[in-house]
Amino acid sequence: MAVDRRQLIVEAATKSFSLFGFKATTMEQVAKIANVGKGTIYTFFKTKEELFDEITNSLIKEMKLAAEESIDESKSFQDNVHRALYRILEFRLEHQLTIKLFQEGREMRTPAVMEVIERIEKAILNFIKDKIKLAIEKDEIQPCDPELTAFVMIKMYIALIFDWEKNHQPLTKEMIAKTLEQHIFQGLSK
Amino acid sequence: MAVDRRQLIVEAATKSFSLFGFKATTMEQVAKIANVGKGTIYTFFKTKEELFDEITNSLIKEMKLAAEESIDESKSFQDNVHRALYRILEFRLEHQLTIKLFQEGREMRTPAVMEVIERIEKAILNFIKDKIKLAIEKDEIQPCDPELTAFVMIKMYIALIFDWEKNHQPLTKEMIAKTLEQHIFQGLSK
DNA sequence: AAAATGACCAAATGAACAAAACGGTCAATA
DNA sequence: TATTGACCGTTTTGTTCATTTGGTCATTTT
Repeated sequence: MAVDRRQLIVEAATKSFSLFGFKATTMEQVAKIANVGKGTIYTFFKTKEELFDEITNSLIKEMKLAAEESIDESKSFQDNVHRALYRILEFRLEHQLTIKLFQEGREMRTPAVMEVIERIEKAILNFIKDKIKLAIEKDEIQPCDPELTAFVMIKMYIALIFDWEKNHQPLTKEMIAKTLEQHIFQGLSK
Repeated sequence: MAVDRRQLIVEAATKSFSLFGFKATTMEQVAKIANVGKGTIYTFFKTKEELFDEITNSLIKEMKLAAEESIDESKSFQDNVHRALYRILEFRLEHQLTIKLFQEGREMRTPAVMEVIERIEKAILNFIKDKIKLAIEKDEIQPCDPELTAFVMIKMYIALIFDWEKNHQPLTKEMIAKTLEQHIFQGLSK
């Protein structure tokens, strides 16, 4: 079987985006890494953005999968939310692509990158929102606006993991769980 | 009595910083508005930063005063925290100087401005932290790490007021209070 | 004598221009 | 038919240089 050129291109682009970010990745660079002509890329993807979208959509799917896998039906809602959010943010730190993307978003505000970050954050929000809806249905927590509660939880998580350590000692996983428990769950659980 | 040149300079600089921000304010501009020679400014302030610091320190003092005034000893801790934080963020939206400063910080990341923003945020944190310490002493809330709890409260407040409305209808003052109540206080109060 | 000033300086800034690099196309090629 | 890289118009980058800036200090004003 002949090499799958499309696959080669996607892999090359992933490498380059991970290493240099969106803006600093050139289509010529991608073509060279993939060992194809630049024109070939454009037989599969209309624009650089479209190639980028395909890759970041895979990333989001992967992230959702990781989050879903961290859920353990036999455990409590609180435990699961903590595990899922921790897993998602861990994922962000484990993958070169997310690290580079968030860095580029922070430092250069590249529009295409900002859009992707928004999509990632929406995906996380919807994931948690669904878990909250389910927990309300199952009467595990008090009724609340799932969107708003998911929003608050995520903001708190990001604050505890990323913002807190700008001026303090990083919090351990256990301390984050305890803080979340103390500040949110005790106010929600029956 | 002769005019107080120092006062004139401070007033002129405040106007200019409020209107144009730190970077776009020139010392010549300030001198012209204050009707003094440029050299005169340097008899009172060693550098542009020092002039800036004097003005932003007053701003922070004013902010603290506004927050302190919003406290009503006869009301509950929860009510007071809500009132204080709301007042502080309201203050930010009422004062041209804070608006301009936070905008310049976001858009240009001027180092001197970033420092001031950090000082402002530290001041808010310490204010809330003290109120939490007091509430713990008075046995109004469960024991907790005052620094961490203040941090969480502020992050949540800023998220609810500034971040939420990027993608949703703004929350009313009452809805913010309710969300804070539901997500934080019910977990802390005895 | 003390306070105030603006001409002056080195350093920083940004306008203007040229050169390079870019995303994307398409006629030639395999 | 699938693939390619030379090519095109546009954007980005590097460079130059005149202007502006924060800050000083000899001179002037009070």
